[in-house]
Amino acid sequence: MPELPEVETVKKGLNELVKGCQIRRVEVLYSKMIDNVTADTFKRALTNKKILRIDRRGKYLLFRFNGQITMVSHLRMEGKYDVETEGAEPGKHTHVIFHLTDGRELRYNDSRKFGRMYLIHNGEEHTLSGLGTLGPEPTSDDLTFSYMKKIMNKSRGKIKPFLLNQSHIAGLGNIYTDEVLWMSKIHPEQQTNLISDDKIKLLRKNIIKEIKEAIKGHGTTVFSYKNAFGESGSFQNHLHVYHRDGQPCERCGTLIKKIRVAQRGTHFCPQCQKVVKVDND
DNA sequence: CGATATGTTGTGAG
DNA sequence: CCTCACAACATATC
Repeated sequence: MPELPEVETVKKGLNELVKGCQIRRVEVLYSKMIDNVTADTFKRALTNKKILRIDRRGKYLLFRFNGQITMVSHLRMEGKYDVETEGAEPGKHTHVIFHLTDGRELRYNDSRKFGRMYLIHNGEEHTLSGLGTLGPEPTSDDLTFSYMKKIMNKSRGKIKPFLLNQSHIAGLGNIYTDEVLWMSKIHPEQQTNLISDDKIKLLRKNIIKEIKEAIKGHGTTVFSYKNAFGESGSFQNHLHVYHRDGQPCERCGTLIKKIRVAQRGTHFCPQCQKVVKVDND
C-alpha cells in the first residue's frame, strides 16, 4: 500500500527504466481504470508519444509526454508498474499495457482495481479533484511551521483524520500517520487546535524526517510492496507502532493499543500519547 | 463465510 | 463552511 515514499521509489525506478521511451500502442483491459476520458481517447492520445520523464506530487505519479500531455496515475491500495519484455506471461491483474517501441512493455497491475489514471494537458492539474486540492509536500521547504500552525489552529477535529487529509499535507497515509504521532507523543484522537506550538514544531520535524528516511529506505512495506525493480522496501524494520498492537512501547514498555479512529486501524501507546484538553506543554 | 485491510471520492446529516 | 459517518470501488487473506 503505497504512501508517498513508495510512490517516490516507483517514480525513480520508472525514470531509470522507461524515461525517453516511445509508446507504440496502448492496451486497456479494464476501462474503469481510466477516469476522466474514455479508454479510446486515452489510447489514441498516448499512441506514438514519448515519455519525457515521470514526476510525483503527493501520492500521484505524473507521466510527462511530448505534446504537452500528462498522464496522472494514482496507485491507491495495490497498484504497481512492472516492465516486462514483450510476450511475457500476462498477469492476472494486468489492466493497462503500454507497448514500447524497444520491445518492452510497461504494465499496470492492480489486484484491487482501485487505482486510477487521468489524462490532462500540462498545467491543468487543478482540474482533477484530488490533485487539484493537494496540500504542500512534506519537506522542510514546503511544509513550514507557520502554515502548519495556521491550518491546525482552525481545525476542531481529531489530529489523525486531519493528517490523513491530503489537502492539508500531501502524502501521509495510515502507516506514517500512526508513526509520526507516536514519535511526537500526540494521541491520535487529540483535538487538533489544542496542540501546543512546541508539539506542532515537533510534529512537523518528525513528518519531514520520517518521510525523508523512508524514501532513503525505498519505502516501507508492511506486507509485500515491490518497486519497479521488484525490490521490497526495507523500511518496515523501522516501524514503532504500526501493526505492533500488544507489543511493548519502545519508549516506556506499555503495551501498544489498537483502536479505530476515523474508520481506520490506529496504533498508539496509551502511556506516551495522552489526549490533552487544554494547550499546555 | 464473515471480518478486516488499505486510499480516496462522493454524498448526506447535523 | 466544518466535521463526521458511511458507501462504493474489488480482492486477498485471516
